[in-house]
Amino acid sequence: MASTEEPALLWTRPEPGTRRPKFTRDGIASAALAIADREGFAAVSMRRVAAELGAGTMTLYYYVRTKDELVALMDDAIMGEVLIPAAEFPDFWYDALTAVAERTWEVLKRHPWAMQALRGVSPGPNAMRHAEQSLAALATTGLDAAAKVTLLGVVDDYVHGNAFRAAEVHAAREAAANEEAAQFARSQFETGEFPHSEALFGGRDGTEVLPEILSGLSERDRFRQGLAMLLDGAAVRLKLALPGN
Amino acid sequence: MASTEEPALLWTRPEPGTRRPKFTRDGIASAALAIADREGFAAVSMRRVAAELGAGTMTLYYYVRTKDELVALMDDAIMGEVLIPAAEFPDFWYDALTAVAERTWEVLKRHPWAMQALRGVSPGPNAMRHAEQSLAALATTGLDAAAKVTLLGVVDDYVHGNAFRAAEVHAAREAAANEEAAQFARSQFETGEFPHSEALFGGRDGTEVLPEILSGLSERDRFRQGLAMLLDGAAVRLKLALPGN
DNA sequence: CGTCCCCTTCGTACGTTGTACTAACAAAGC
DNA sequence: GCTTTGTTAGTACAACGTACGAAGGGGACG
Repeated sequence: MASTEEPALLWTRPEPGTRRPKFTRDGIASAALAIADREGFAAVSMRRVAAELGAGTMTLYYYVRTKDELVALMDDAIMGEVLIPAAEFPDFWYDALTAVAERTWEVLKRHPWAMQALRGVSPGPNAMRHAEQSLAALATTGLDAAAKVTLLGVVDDYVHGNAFRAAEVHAAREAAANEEAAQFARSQFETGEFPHSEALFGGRDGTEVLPEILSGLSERDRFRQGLAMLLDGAAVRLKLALPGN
Repeated sequence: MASTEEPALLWTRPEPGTRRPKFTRDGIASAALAIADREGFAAVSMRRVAAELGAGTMTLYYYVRTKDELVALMDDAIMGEVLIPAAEFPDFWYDALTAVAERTWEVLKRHPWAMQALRGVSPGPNAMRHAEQSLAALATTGLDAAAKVTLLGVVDDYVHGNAFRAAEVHAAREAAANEEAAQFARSQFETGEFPHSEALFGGRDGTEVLPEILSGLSERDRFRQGLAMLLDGAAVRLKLALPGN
């Protein structure tokens, strides 16, 4: 009946090619990636990507069903960057988990737009490999399945949240009409509703005060600190060994 | 020179109204909110919101400069939901921070689209009140400014990350052609590249296996567990008292 | 009450987006 | 050579955000 229908899922649908096509999914993905890195995710349109490749717009639809699939391709390319070479993979769970988390963080940092692109795409091969590496990190802990999934989820939450908020702050900082934002903040402070904020900022703009307060602690250091807190707490609750002993 | 120019920032620009207009920013925001809750954030277009209000599309532009400002209005309405009534605000830092985090989590759960809408909007009055409450939670800890900001940042990262990933999973689950996704996963497992994943899932689809593995632990419970891990670890590193003693 | 001003409303139109449909091209098999 | 069909791409349409400017109508004043 419906047995001759093509699969709806990108990953199960083979890349076309009995007669060598001019392009490949990889090529299309990296063209899109280049545009996103250079001009932001919003600049990635089917027309723009096609133009980058010197192709007609509709040509892309031969390799990909919808734009969402193009985005899925981009995401999986990014997940590829996250993978850790087997040789560098640490043995001890704490180090392995930290390595995976830091690598993920670095990639999300390098492609800030990935956070919005990652929304709701079905996991591709590289995403699966990443999940596999995460599980591998916990292989020797003796945790049961539920604990493993929970722990990995918590760490992933933190990593993604950090990258997400950092991208947000970054976007806000460059979009902000800072003078007016500062003025607004001051006017709000005058209502007396914000004693703690006022004490912290002293009536000056957050985007200039925050870096001062956190001086000496890079974004990366703060990420690491939070991750360490999280893993410490997790180790206690799950009765896992910490590197210290 | 430029002294008569209107402020560019939404919050410093008073809502129009020498002669009572037909609508208000609040009314517009809640119409938009209703649409987003009912039909998803993508359904919120200027035309759609105007239609919901029985107004012409361009009428909205009298109350708001761009669609981004409409979104900012929606976000601030949501931040309003996050605020904790003064009477319910706990004294002890651990309880206060937990209360703020859980309330934030609940709201983000109630409006999953908020995670994508929150992208890069400048903080409004309610966002400032939320920040004030967060700082108030740490008022009695004796931490210095840098430690406070770091701790709040880490907690916010985790809360947002959890909500973000939950929304992502939720979106993926209902968008997924599950049968095909499962088949793809199986075919990947057959490469032998995924021993740990295979052991965990046993060749079945993740969306059906994961709930089983985590049975007995609701999403909320897992969120709480992760938050507790984080706060435990933070307390140790920052030498803060924990509720247990 | 009439009149005029300007606050408020909104119709039209433009450029951009994703993509359905369909025609044109070109390489492989006979 | 022709035919088949895999591959490329032009045209067209609906939906989007929003600039522009004309229309409507409520308030103050005569």
